[in-house]
Amino acid sequence: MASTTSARPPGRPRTGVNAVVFAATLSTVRELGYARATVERIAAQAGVAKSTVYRRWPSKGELIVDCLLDAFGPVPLKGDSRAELMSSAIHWIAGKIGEPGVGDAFAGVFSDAVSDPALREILSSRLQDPYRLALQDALDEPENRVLFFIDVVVGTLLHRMGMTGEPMVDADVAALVAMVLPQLADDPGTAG
Amino acid sequence: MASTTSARPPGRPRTGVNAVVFAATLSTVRELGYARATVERIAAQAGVAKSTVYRRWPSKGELIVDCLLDAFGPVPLKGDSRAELMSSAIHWIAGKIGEPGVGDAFAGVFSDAVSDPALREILSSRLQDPYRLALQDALDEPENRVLFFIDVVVGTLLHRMGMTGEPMVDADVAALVAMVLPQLADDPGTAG
DNA sequence: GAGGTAGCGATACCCATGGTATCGAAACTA
DNA sequence: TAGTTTCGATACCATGGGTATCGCTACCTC
Repeated sequence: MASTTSARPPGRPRTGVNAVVFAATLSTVRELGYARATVERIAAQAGVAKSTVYRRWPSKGELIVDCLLDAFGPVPLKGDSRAELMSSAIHWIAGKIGEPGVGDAFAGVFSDAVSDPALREILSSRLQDPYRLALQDALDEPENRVLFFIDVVVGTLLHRMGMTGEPMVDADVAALVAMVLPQLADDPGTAG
Repeated sequence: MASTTSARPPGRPRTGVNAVVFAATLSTVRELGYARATVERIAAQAGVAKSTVYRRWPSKGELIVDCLLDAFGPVPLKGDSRAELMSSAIHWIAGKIGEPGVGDAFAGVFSDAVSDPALREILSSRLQDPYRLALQDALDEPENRVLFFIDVVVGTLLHRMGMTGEPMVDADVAALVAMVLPQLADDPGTAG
């Protein structure tokens, strides 16, 4: 039994262009901004037909979400204490949002989601929830608390990006960390 | 000489429909969301022609910015200490963003501004700067520090609004205040 | 009251963009 | 070879921001 050969569906198999499309998405967003990064331009940049993009992603929003998931990858949860975990997570997401195209794309979908409940649901369940669950587990904090932290950290980073067009500088990221860390309940042994 | 009667420009004077348009803008955004609140619909809701709207505001973005300025009004800077000032300011903006239509409209323009540098400039100079200057003065904090606070507070509130479609609840606003306040340098006499 | 100016409503229009539909060709399985 | 599905190309539709035009109206000045 060669692995799951027989599981392959009939018909012409898809070519492996997802990675190319993701790269084209980020580079197009970086060059032209979110709104001018049309699906047609992204497809052209990827050397692919517009219809191919729409066959794989039902909307521009879902394309961007998948692209962001690919760009982010899993949270690197390193550190011995909860403070170190939180600190490394904040630096990680700040770095990701600072990568060329990523911040613009993130702010862009987020914006679209404001007036598109379906997209909001996708953004929340596909992008936010996995990280939320990982953080809940790693930090041992309740859901509403982790949601609050995500609002603060991601909201702050996106607001800076949206207002200035530039990612937040290291000094301000450090200030963000310094502000958030004390909000974690003291580690066992530190409190009375 | 009755005041500046002669300063009135020639031609038919504008009718006082600004307030009506602002109200129509918020109610339309509240009912349909930002994207579906088209200029044509807003004009119709206000009982005004689309051309009248575009004669007064050069773009949808500027209409929304003016509408928000009208809805926000000046920051009520009350409180004897800087902590009280900051706390009241946070509660104030949280309340405003929670008003029907206001949060959606805010998140909406903000989104548009991401890929529209001209709108970003308007948003920054017309909406953010006045409040930033007032806060710098009232809190006696440097510009970059106040900008950081604005990123944190407004970013957090908008992120919650954008992700859930609902304004932040009081308990979380209180948590936001509790997180930000310690970031103000201690008042004179409190520190060593 | 006549003439100039500018706001107003209505309407037609242009353009960009998200998204759909169609078609012939290609790639793969059975 | 028959069947299935992808691919590229293209035409197409609907929506919405923004512009332009036109006849009308309100106001000021002479």
